Amino acid sequence: MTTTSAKSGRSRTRAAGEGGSRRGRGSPALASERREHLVRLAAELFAEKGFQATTVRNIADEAGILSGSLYHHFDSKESIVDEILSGFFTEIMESYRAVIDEGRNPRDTIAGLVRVAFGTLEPHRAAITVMQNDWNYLKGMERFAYLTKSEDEVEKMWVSTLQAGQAEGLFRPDLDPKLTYRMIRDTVWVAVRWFRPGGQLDAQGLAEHYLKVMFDGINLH
Amino acid sequence: MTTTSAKSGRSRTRAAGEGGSRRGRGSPALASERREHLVRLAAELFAEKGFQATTVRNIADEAGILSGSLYHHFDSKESIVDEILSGFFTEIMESYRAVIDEGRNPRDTIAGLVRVAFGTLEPHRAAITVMQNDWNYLKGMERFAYLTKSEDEVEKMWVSTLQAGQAEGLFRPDLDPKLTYRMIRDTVWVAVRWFRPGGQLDAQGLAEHYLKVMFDGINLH
DNA sequence: GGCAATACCAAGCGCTTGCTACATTTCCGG
DNA sequence: CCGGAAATGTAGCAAGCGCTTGGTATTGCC
Repeated sequence: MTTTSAKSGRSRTRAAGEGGSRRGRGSPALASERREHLVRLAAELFAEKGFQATTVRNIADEAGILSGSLYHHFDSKESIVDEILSGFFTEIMESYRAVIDEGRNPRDTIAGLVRVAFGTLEPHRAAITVMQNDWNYLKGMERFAYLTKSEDEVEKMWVSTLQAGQAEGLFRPDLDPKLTYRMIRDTVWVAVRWFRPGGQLDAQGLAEHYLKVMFDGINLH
Repeated sequence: MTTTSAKSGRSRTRAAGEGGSRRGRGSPALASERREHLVRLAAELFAEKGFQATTVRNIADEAGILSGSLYHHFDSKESIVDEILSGFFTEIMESYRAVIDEGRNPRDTIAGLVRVAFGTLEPHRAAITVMQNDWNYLKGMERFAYLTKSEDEVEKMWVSTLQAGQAEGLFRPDLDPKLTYRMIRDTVWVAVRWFRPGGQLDAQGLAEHYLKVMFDGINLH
């Protein structure tokens, strides 16, 4: 019964070339390539149906293997989503720091951060979706403590930049920096829900649209 | 085993007065009161852990009954979340229409819609959280087709108002109305993640802060 | 006091879940 | 062409899932 469904879903991805045939131990770099492929498959499913609603059998089916075989590559289902999220966080933290380290004026820095964030929308669509939808569930586990930790660090970057901008007379003084940061952050990430790479507007176009509204509002001055 | 855990979690809420003792058929208004109480309990759990991660045993535990007893009040777990969401949507659609029907200028109408949305944040916190986190999962079921339907209607209200504002020269003409609507909508709803009723800023204060940024931007003019 | 309705318990069914233990196949370096 | 690591298959376990069935208190009404 289970075997039937597994076999029917088989070789969906295997068929698509990719140098697909099995190999032994040789070429250790390529061995982890298979692993990364599985992570990407899982990420898509997690994003589509949610982490908890996605079963290891779903993932295995998509990869054209049986669920048990997944555990040759991963310790657990959690370790898969861990790899997805930690990868994303590592990259975006680095990009954020690079923008900060340019040491430009607060307005340009904020614009840079916004562009970076929108820039991750396409390459990390699945990871961001998982982060958005399953944050509450994941943040409760010690394993994912780094989520809250990283978020705190990011918040400090934004808030201090916003405050510097207020001090320099660039931004309105009657805004709560923390509140403003949250508004910006949420607006950027939440776009992942309706953003589709092939649409009329690409991620950078979206960023520019948002920067206009954020800096000057929707009013005609 | 299951019995043990169920009993240990018992009477958590029952103890808190509420005229708790069982009653026969009399007072039909109060009978549905019990039901509504269960719905609220479930809503809190759904919001906290997600719809799928919340088990019927969780809900029953919180109510101080056994999981099977829930099915005296509800057809299924789905029908519970249905009641939560349909209630919320009915109310907000009504409020939205009331604002539109006031027939004020686009700027005031947009402001009114924003205030309505923020106003639901407190009374419908759980429902909005569920809508945000489990939208993808729920929208796929025919039972919840009204979610997408209502969203379409809401989008039309906002977009047409934004377009009218552009036509009257109130809003900047170089904005995509649909995109702008989505930004506003998401920014409002996503606030439910960090908004806590007891905080320094209440929902209306939040609305005013957001209106400032949205209309005039964060730049100092 | 009996009746019907309500609200619940007790028990468990059929199925799915994440994961495991062991066997088998594939493939490359020597 | 063979030894061995890597990758997958086979089979299934224990736990948990949503939900059902049948029985039992408790209550208001006639």
